[in-house]
Amino acid sequence: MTEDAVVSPFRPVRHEHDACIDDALDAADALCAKQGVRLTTLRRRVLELVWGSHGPMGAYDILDRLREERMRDEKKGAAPPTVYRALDFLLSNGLIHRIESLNAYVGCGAPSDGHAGQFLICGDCGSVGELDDPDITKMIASKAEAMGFAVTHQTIEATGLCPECARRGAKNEN
Amino acid sequence: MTEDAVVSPFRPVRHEHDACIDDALDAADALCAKQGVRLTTLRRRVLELVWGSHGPMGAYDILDRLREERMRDEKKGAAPPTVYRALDFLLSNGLIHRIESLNAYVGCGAPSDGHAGQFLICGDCGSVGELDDPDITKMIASKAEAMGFAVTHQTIEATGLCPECARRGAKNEN
DNA sequence: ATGGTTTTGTTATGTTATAACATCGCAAAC
DNA sequence: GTTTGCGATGTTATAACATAACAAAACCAT
Repeated sequence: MTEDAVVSPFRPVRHEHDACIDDALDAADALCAKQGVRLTTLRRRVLELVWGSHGPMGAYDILDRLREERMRDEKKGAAPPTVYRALDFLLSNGLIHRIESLNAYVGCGAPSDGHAGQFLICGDCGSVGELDDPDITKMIASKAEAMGFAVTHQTIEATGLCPECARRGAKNEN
Repeated sequence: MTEDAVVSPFRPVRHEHDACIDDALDAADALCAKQGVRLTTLRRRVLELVWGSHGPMGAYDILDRLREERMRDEKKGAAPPTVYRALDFLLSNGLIHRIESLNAYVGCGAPSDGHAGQFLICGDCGSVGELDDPDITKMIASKAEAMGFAVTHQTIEATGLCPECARRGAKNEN
């Protein structure tokens, strides 16, 4: 009821978003348990906020949300390090990705395998799809290797038009 | 004679750096003339500074250099917008690239064709190599297209170890 | 309960980037 | 040759993103 007027999407297939968040959080719980790290209340809440957003979420967006909540509970607000620490934790455990070209964060659709993400970012609606194609990863690694360069991490972000926005755009050109 | 104590490299092949800068500036002059845009003194100087650096250069690094120069000339300093505007011009004319994962800028080794760069960033020495491999570009575009996504710009940045640093690292492990 | 470790809070500050408006300088139109 | 228009630059202020450093609290292993 807060700000869902425009249903964004392009998370690959449309889905029940609430259920999707629950699944992601359950997966995160399990993964952290397995890794022996602590998905604390704060960290879990930040992860939930990131998943709950329709698009990539900036650190200060998250901060604002936390502040709102705490104010409602008559507690003191939060400060940037609180958010950045939670984000660092989630990043280093593969539960979220950082989108460099947006300075923003998205939930990782397939945690557990220690992959970097490959993102398709719609310039129109801001939604993000995750690709994670091993062919791309391999091709880049091997082309780099041919130059004597040993890749440890890849940042792959493509900007463009998502299917929905392309459709909408085409319609408006009659 | 200014600060070349450590010769960085991994710009693909080692080269006479000064001559390389001159070439880049000449190419930039020509390209701007052809495009009917103005490579003003300021813009040209910023481009020169970017090329003159051994690695990617941050906007505020450039700003500091400009300030030094102007102070030496007993003029007033410069402010951020001065640099960012020059960078915007150079970016939109394909004369430099922005490296998202570093918030920094490098000279474009092959302007004129309107490509995005593909970068190999050494985590050890900070040097950057440009790849620009059309196979990679095409593969990403086609994989995205298969999902109904129309790519307009790609950001491809790989972090790792450059040939020189790998050699040096191996040597230190005896 | 105690002591060590991890997490979170808190304050301050660093770094990167842009908005908004003023001024300058050149070149086309008169 | 002045006026006028426009692109470039100057200037001030502030927005947006991120981290350092130290204090307090929560956790949990013994």
